[in-house]
Amino acid sequence: MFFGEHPYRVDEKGRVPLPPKFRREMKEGVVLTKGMEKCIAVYPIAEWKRLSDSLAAKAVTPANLRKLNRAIFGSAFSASFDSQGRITLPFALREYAEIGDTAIVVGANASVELWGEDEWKAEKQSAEEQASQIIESFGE
Amino acid sequence: MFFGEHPYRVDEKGRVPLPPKFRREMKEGVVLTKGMEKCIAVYPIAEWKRLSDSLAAKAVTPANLRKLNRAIFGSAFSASFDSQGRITLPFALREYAEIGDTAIVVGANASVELWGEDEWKAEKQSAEEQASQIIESFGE
DNA sequence: AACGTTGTGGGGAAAAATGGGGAAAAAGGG
DNA sequence: CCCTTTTTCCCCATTTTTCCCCACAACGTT
Repeated sequence: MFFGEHPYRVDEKGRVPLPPKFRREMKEGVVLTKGMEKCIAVYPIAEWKRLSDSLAAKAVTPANLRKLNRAIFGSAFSASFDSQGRITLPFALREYAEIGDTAIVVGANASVELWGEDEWKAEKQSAEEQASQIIESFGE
Repeated sequence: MFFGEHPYRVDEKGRVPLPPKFRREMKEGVVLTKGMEKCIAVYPIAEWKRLSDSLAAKAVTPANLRKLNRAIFGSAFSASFDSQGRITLPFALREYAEIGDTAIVVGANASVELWGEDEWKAEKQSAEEQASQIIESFGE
């Protein structure tokens, strides 16, 4: 379970620390991939396997499956922690998510997301608006 | 089950004690998050899991669920007690609830709320007014 | 009055954030 | 194929923050 919103500096070499509590659930390494929104998605390998398996199971034709595999694995990178608890972000992903010298590490239950400062501000607001709508409709 | 209204000092390091009776129901730690009103909500982890699961079940689309997870888990923090029975409040939450050097710990059945002094005064008054209106309307 | 429990404050040790240096590996050009 | 240049990775050092523990004061109880 990943919680909270943690700002970190990205150094010149593209390294970002993750919160110590996160590291403990990611000892066997992580997989980085493009998030659905404009962010980097970080999965513990166990979770990643679960995810990619369930996707593969849904492919109906072999050609379909190959395409899917390319899309999923093509933009995925494995990463591990250095002795300071940092991971290095591949340049392609960093560019995609528009992460400058500050990254916001956001816990999202089973996975973690990395956001650029500005993008996160916008996303946060819209997420909260939507959440309160759902919560208020809860009584129905 | 949490009852009562307990004022406590917040020290320079942002630590707040909870009443001993509350601690006993929160031994496995708590989750802090923004309350619906201007306060911090405190849940025992078991209660938190119940809540977040039931919310996730409400999401209709995957995109919807991702946003919801961001809103719910992104603004949540886990915390545990030090040997004096205190928890440390994350700065972001403390700022949101406008809690200065005094926090009012309020029992709210399955969860606990932390209020700033001024905000609580206002909330309490309006709650009591509404309550008496509701009670009086019972007789009709 | 003495004791136990709880609120409050602070000091010190350990962990974490950040930045940089240098060796090994990879890439590129002759 | 070898040499040079660049990149990547690992390790070290410093500063800051966090967390844990200790001490004391206030209070209620026996």
